[in-house]
Amino acid sequence: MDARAMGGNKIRNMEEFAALSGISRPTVSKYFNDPGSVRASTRARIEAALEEHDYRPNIYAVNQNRRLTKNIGIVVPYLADPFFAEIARKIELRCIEAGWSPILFSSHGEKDLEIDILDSLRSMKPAGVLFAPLGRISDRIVIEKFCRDVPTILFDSNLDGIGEAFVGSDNFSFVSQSVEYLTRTGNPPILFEMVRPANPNANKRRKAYVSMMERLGFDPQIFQAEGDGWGFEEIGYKEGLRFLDQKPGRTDTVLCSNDRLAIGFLSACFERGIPVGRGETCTLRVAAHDDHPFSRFTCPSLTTVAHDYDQVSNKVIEMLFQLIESGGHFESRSEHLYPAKLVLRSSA
Amino acid sequence: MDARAMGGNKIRNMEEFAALSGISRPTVSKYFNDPGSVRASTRARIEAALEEHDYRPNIYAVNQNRRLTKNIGIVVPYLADPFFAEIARKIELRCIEAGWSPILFSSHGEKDLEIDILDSLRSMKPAGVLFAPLGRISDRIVIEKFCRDVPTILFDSNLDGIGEAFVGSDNFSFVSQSVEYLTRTGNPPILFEMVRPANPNANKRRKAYVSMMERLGFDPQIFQAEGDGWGFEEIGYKEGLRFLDQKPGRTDTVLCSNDRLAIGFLSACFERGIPVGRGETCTLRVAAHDDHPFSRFTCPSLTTVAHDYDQVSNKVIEMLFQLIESGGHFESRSEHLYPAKLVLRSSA
DNA sequence: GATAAAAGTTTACGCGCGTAAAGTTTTTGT
DNA sequence: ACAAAAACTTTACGCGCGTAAACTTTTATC
Repeated sequence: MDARAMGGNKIRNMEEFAALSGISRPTVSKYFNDPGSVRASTRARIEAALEEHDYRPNIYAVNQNRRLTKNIGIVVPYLADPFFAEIARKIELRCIEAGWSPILFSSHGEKDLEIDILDSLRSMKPAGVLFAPLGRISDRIVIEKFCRDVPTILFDSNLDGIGEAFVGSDNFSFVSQSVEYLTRTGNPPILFEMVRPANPNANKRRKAYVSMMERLGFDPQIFQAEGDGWGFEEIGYKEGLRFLDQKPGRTDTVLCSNDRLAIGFLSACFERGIPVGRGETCTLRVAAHDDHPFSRFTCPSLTTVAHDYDQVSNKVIEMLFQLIESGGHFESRSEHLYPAKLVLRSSA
Repeated sequence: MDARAMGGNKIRNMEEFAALSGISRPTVSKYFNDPGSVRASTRARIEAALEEHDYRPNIYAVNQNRRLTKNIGIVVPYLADPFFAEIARKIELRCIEAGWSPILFSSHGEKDLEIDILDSLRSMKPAGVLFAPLGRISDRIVIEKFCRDVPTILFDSNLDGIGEAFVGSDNFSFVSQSVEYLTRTGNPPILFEMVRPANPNANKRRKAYVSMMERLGFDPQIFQAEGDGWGFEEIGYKEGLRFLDQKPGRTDTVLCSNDRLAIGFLSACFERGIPVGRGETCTLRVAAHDDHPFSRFTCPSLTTVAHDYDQVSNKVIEMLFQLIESGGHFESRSEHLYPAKLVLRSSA
């Protein structure tokens, strides 16, 4: 019995497979581009042949001849941040469900890498790109140029006027809820944030904090944590210790700009033996924003304001598919901001 | 001034670019495959032209004509787990440094997705693949077949005899150190693990625990947490509460199979008001394995046994490059296990 | 400065597939 | 049952690049 007689023989190309299936190559090609575009009977014959011989079209040859591929680029600033890992996971699964090939990239917090990624993404001829930029350190010129060439939807952090659309959470919604809750149930909070936040959302949150506090008739107070990079927990911890030791201004209610800072901050509180929470015996309340996947498991569990992960990822996907159907360009750029939801836990 | 006179004009293919650079296409092709393979003077001319016209070879045409591409596949079982995010980050950066194109995949904990990934990876003609399987639920037949076709190195979790090599941490080293430390400085621990662990490492750790305890003359005790999937913190928390309430056997020293379970477990302890640590006032000690990126920030900070991330990722990369140079096949399959390091923090 | 070696040029073919054009067969509607 | 429409077959070309072969030019060696 020679190899050709067995099921596992290797097929070189579509020509050979077409011969085996008894259908002409152009029709087989048509089938692979859209199985519904061929007659049910021929489709059955092709799929029968497919069962036995497990052939797949050469993706490189296919993509060479398409103007656009079936690829979807997904770029996040830092994948080791569980927040991005989680949102990337949702988006990726959605793309797969819809028959696209998501390709995931992480800028790893580095500007040059972000540029490289866009560069190689451009030559990949993706049908669309979902892009969460690094933010402050991003090269706007490069990104702008990229977005002119490749159908791109920004998410998480916005760059004014760049990309076909933006989808993200409404930072004002986060802060207004946290500040309102904290003041209503206790004292107005001091804001704990980084001096040089990597993400533009942090700046928006600071502004929202200030305006919210002023609106409520309180004096905004901000503690700026030193440190750079994406090791937010570490910064929250170290600067949290500094904060606790020097006790600047009001110190019984702290609002961290994001959960990762809060995770570090809570760790510092624990180490200093400061009871955190809303109980009678507690001397400090801590809240934050994002609803990081691990915030349920801090000690005490973190009161925070949650992204509407599902809404955001749904909308991102919806806008992407819409963009692809529109031929890669929208009439006008739209921004979609989703309100956040207060999540009451034990820390405040 | 027409478009051709400007710097930003688009170049269709290598033919056009070669004409602009004044070098023949075959030589330009040679340059892109290995810049060092052409004379310095011609290289300079090509790179000068490259500065002005920013041309890049069509990756699909390139890859179609290569037997193997410059792609490196990286597959992890669950990218939203910071452990894998972190190791993937290291590996990815190494590949980029060395001039390869890493492509990252996450099986998202799903067997079918793992199979799909291997399937599309196969048709990508990667030079090599670094693969951390799901483990228990993986389809061994499919993986075995894949590894016969594509040069693959397994990491993190081993499948006997599959792949060209395995690189990972030595589970016995983890457990022997934790058990030894806990017994030496206090009482022998009870093991807290999942009933149906997703990862084969968990099984090895259980065996190591039992044999280590017996060697030391103690009675092994195991608490098996109910629950499936990759939400380990949640399982650690819920079953931690159950554990604390029913107090099975010795309960003053708990060794969690991994840090993520411990994060949940510590959260449960906090909620029950149980002081954890090695201090006089503490009634419970908790330790675990992995040195998860967040274990420094638990309350109390988690005493654990750390993977040697650097050693493992270095070795994985080293083996991969070696494999590629060897033409995708090793004489014999080797397994490289790295010892872990005890990290003393506050929880035990 | 002669000569061999190295590098570059020209020409040509092949990779695997998308897709157009012209002709043939099958299906659909009445 | 017949005409029109739809689907399929055959033939052919193009995509952008790798690469081999034969030839020419530049560089290294003594």
